[in-house]
Amino acid sequence: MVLCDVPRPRNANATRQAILEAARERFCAESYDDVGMRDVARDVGVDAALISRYFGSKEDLFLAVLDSCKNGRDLMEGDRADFGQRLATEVVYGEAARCEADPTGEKMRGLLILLRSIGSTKAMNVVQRTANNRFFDPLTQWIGGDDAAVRARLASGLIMGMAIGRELSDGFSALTDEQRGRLRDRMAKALQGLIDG
Amino acid sequence: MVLCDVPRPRNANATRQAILEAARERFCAESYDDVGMRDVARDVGVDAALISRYFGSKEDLFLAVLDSCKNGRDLMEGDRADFGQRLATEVVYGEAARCEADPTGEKMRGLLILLRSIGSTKAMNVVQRTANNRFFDPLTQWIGGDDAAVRARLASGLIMGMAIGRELSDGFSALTDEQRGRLRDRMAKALQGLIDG
DNA sequence: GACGCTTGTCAACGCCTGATGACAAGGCCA
DNA sequence: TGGCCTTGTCATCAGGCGTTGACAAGCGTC
Repeated sequence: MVLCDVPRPRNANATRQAILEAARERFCAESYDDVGMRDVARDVGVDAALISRYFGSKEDLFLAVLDSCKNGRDLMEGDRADFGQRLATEVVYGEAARCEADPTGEKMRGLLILLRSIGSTKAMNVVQRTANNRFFDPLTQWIGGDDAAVRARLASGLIMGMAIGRELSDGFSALTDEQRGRLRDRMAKALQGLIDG
Repeated sequence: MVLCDVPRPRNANATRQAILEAARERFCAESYDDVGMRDVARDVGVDAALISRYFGSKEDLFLAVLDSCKNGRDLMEGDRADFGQRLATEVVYGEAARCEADPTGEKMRGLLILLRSIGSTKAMNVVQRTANNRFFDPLTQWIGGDDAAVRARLASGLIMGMAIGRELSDGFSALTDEQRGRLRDRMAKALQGLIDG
């Protein structure tokens, strides 16, 4: 997002990292198809051809971004007893809640990228191959107890679905503040119930 | 999907309808961006230029498809006491369950299209403008009772999220039959709880 | 049977995308 | 200072996209 007018110092590692971060932001905010190599390059202040050289193809770049996210693991950091409340707040209030629970919004990035990739067949092929290892399995393990796999699916399903609901309806703008509050509370309770068994 | 070798009889209304149906199938199965006008045209056995003439732009075609679906209304047909079970079966078992609850899979089409459209910015613009009227409001009204709007969001969120979970993990293939059964039951119970208040 | 409107086809346009290979410029070492 | 590897740029390619306007074929009507 930030263009530097001073020439970038020649440092392959640093620019590679900068490309990776810019791509991660893009893939969080837009769908796989909507993200162009030229867009990412412009964000970094670099030529698009460099990305191809460093990462190979666009799919490879996408995979590298997925690897650079902690994905599911982000969600499990923090107090277990707060899980429902934390996630529900993040999902229902989104950007607005960043300042308290998740200042950088980093925790949700892996999830957001998964969401955005639903659209594109190419991205889905990449994601499907690794969704279990990357996301469901660690969550299942973290949840533990009876039927952990099933509860993990339900919890992540609820999270993803509500995130989509927010997207579809422009941040639940049709709801009043009070309704949004109750939405958060109900969702938190449901999530916490799934975590606790 | 079906190509006719006999020449299509000259009938504007019929071909228009055929285009609409082919497009609906495509938009259900693939993302907005992945669906090409030439693909739809090929399905119908017609030239792509004809679609432009009949529907204007691709966005207009997409909107026409959305209008041709009953969207949220599909979900509410049938016994209210079975809602949870019906939807959970459809979402968890997908195609496999078509024969009993929803032979043609028609009920889920509107929802599927919403899911697929998440990816594309253009499709989202179309969807966002009408998601409330088209989907959340009727569901809210049908649910009724205290906090209907909030419960409607939670229910649709759970449905959409689990549908995505199925996509991401290739039909819950990592779960055993038994686990899938429990997943269905838990989801059904949660949904029914939201419907009943 | 020729006209004219409707229905459908065809070739092409302009645009954008990801990717490639030749080239320029920085920075290290002898 | 001159050579040389690394880092980055530039022009360009092939391919796909949605869309357009000119043309062909069907079909009812005078």
